[in-house]
Amino acid sequence: MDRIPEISNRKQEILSVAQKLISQKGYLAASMRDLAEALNIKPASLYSHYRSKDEILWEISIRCVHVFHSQVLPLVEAEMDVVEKLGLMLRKHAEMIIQNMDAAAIFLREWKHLEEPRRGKFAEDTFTYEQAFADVVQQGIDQGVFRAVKPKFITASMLSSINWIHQWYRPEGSMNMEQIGGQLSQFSIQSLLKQPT
Amino acid sequence: MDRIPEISNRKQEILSVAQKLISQKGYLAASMRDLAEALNIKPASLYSHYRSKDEILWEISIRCVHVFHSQVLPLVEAEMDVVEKLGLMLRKHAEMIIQNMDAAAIFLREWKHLEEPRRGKFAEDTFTYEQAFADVVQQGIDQGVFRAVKPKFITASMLSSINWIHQWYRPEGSMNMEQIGGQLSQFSIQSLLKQPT
DNA sequence: GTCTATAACAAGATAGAC
DNA sequence: GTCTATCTTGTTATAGAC
Repeated sequence: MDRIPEISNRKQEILSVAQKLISQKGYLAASMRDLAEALNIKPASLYSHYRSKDEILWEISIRCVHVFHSQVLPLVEAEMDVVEKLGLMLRKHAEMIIQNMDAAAIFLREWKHLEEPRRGKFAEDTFTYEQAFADVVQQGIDQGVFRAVKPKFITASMLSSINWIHQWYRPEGSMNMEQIGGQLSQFSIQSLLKQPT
Repeated sequence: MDRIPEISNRKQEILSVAQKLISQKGYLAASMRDLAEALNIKPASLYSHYRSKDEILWEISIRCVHVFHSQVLPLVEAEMDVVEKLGLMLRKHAEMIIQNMDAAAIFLREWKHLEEPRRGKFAEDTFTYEQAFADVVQQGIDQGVFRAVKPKFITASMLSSINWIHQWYRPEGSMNMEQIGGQLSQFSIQSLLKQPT
């Protein structure tokens, strides 16, 4: 994952507004004109800060990757029961989505509009992230507490069922963050366990 | 679900080519010019067959809905063990995705680019489809074989983990259709069962 | 750093000849 | 039913004044 260099407040503000816009309308439908208007400047002024629309998406993308990686990946090395650890990681992942809906939209969906070679670079980060979960699943299999599954396959499946949150979650809904994260992670763990509880 | 009226071979051919194009490039990126070129005609000629790009997406969408509904919904009424029934429906859903990747892309993703009121109409069909699965989950809860979960919530979660197939599946992969459908449906059923096997 | 002006192009769609 | 030609609009991006 790339280090994220410091940038001016103005550039930060542009990225912040752009992130919201892209997550709401989708990258292709969110135009530079839309972005300029939301910032109360003319479209041409944007190019004093960023070379292209793709560069803006890229700057946003690496920040969204960082949000998820920094919160979840450190847990892999934690010394704790493997079942608890995987549950914690899955809950954390779910909570990150709920608490950062705009970032989640980029992290899970809009990054696919990046042009090469940036798209490929991002895909590597996604791979790293999923691999972290798969590693813990593998630990559980090795310890004999998880069934003998294909870690990568089952991991992606678990994450998909959680990622789907960002397609429907609204703060005013009947379930709160803890309930959603708890249920979905429990649902996944349950299907992995050799000796169900 | 709408009945699908018979149309000319030419219109069928246009829809077929458009479906492939839209599933590959995405609706917004697939232009009428692209479509015309793939059909070896001029863009203007398309408008002798369909009034707009939205109408083409709509005609494709209702056909893709029909593919899934016709194969899966009849199973709801089948007289069989509820665990077997849900497993069969989930496997069937997975197999439909694998066997109809282009249709799945429309059914799961591209329909969101429909303009109102067609988009709303499609959303109703999606609701009906998911409700069918939720009804079977509810049957299982009533019979005491499934844990007490929120049927709609858990159903959408299960389907999401299966729908994710269409984001990664390639025919040349190491798992065949039966293995994928079997594993994913078993994974879901396992987490629902009160008495795991 | 923001502006005006505009280039260069691609999009969906229509008019009317054949 | 397909064509040529064109309209209208929207897109990313640049040049150069201030």
